[in-house]
Amino acid sequence: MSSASAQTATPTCIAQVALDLPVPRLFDYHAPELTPADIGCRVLVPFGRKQLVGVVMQLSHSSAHALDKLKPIAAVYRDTAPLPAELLRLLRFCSQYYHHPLGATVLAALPTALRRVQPVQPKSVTTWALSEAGQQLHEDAFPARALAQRALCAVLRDGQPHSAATLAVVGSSYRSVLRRWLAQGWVTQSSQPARLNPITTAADSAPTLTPAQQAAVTQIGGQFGEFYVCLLHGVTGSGKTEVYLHLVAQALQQGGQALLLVPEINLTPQLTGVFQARFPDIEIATLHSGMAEAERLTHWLAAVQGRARIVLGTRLAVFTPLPDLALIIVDEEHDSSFHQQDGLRYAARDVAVMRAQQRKIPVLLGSATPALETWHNASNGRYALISLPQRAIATAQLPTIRLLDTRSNRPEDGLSSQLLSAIEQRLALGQQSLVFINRRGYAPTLMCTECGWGAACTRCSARLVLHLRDKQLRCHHCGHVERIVHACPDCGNLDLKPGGFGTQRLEDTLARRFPAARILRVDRDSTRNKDSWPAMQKAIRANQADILVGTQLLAKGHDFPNLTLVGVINADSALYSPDFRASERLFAQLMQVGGRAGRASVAGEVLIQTQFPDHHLYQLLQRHDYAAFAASLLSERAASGFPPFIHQAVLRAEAPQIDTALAFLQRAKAAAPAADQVTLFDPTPAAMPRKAGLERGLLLLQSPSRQALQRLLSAWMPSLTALKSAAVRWHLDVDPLEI
DNA sequence: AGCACGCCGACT
DNA sequence: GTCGGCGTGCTC
Repeated sequence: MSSASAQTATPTCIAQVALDLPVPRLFDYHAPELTPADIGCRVLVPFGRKQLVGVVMQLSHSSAHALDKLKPIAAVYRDTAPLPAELLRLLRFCSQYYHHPLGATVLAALPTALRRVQPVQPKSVTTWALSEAGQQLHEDAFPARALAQRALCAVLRDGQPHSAATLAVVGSSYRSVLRRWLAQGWVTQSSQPARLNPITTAADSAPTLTPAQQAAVTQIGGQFGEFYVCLLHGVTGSGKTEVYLHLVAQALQQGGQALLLVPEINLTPQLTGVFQARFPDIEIATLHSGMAEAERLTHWLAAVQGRARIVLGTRLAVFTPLPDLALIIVDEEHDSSFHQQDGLRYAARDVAVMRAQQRKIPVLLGSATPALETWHNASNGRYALISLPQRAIATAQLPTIRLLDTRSNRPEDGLSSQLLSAIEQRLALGQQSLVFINRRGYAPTLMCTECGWGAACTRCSARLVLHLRDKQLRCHHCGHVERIVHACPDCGNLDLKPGGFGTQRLEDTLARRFPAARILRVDRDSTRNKDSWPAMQKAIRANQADILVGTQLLAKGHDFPNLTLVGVINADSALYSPDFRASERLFAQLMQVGGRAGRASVAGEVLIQTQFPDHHLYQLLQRHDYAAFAASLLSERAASGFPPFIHQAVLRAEAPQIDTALAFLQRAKAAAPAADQVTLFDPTPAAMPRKAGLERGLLLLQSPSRQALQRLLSAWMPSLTALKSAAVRWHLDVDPLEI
């Protein structure tokens, strides 16, 4: 009787909870104790036979389920503030746009520590200060022999809280003294959030801006409080970072927080150092997937609580709740690392723009080689465009680019005579050279000279890469490793030869050619160890290397003042790629790696080995003419109906047999609702048809209208979920980077 | 995602 | 006659 009357007396309160499950709906729970202020709270709920952490998305008085079937929530977490409505709105949008379940989207935006039933504790520092009683003490009041007590008293007398780090100078016995003083009520102990990033360099004052930089700062700075997307197109070395620093300073002055997104984990420490030196009193939160759980939580909380005024991180940082967010900057906005390739497949740059629009703040996209989509948006006036056409240091010139025709001058062991003599010159001058090749390992393949057999991965449609150092053949796609074979398995021939060049082989060639030179190889293999890449960067800056051999790792964002020569090997392969974005990426990559040469007062030189020196890509690269290259790509794309003139989505499916995957895609296509503006192509095998033992197919959808495409996808998803597909794993990729 | 329920082959 | 295969469906 009491329960029946209670139900009519108090309006039922039902929480709609987001859970990390692959189902596109929320789950209802009784939650009488919750109020609208609790929306965005983490809760613990019973689910099946276990308990899960979820997020309250909405409160309601009714449910589509029978009320007596609903369970009550088990607990409400009050250790953090609820996620703000604004962030929940952004996550709802992402879930809809990328067609990823809402619960999985929301939970993925939380640091892992907060997805645990028992949350990990954030890092804190314990400090001690003299209590009121303690203030009365004087070191001379202690016996002359009580050295530790006298010293401790002297340190603490300033009345400030001190951490173990500063008290330890007293000697190892400070702990026992503190314990006694604590018991006597002379000191108080408290726990403070740890400082996020140490100040490693001396405070740095803002340099005078060039007129172009000043114009950029003035124009963007006038847009605070408005939604405004601006592409900052600046050649390498043009001082984009300085523009960021000035705008961040303005955001801070106005009481705002600034969010700075960078493509790679490797770039965060360096940039954090730059920002910390400029803003020594400001706490900077850094966020990336390489951080330990507790550390990441500490930084996230500092950002959420508004204690950290600057947040610097990789793509995942775009989802950090920031109460005073006033400015977003996406550095190297064209970089493909901003695209998440599993789970919620989002593009952080696009989410950043969406977030800026929701919050009505400016977002700045910076690049020397913008993504064609961005360039298109800037050309047609949707985004503002600001250019920094010159290098910031007046004496620094853009590097000279020379194209070395490998047809007339055949390279020996991968390196042409011109490149070798250019390296020799730098060695004589005590300057550094960089040989850039986008292939790690010794050689990309091991081949039979007799029958043409090549070592291939059994699980992928890919060649095995020869790693001579480790006496292994490795698949760079699935991680499969095998021993080097010494006879051809097809014809028994014992004469197997490496084909092509990788970083290790060039390193060997260079070592033979320049025995006295200090050669440093920088690739994923040589930097596998956690601290080795920072150590190598230090060594390079300290001039402890003469020749660098490396992959993309070396191309991104690093400034090596003594580096004056860049040699590029094997760039051509991108020219015959079936991927329509390959040439866009190649141009960006070459601009970027070329930008490493001659940044200080010494002019730099870039030598590119190619079979096609007349190709318009190289010709425009030689003139540093991104705008002309982008214009030519855009007209090609417009003529052939490719992005950004059309919007795409790809349904990808994988199964042990390609036929299973293709049959699934065929059924998926048949289940698609009719839509006049959307084209569905026939299912095809993927560019790499086999990977890690699974065969992959895809179904491409295109539409001139983003809206029409989205409408179709939304209508289509439920029927896709309904297709029973035992052996098939599938997912949808909206705005795919590769097809 | 997990987990249970459910209907068909090789085993104590 | 059962143990267990994974297809199907549900979890508030």
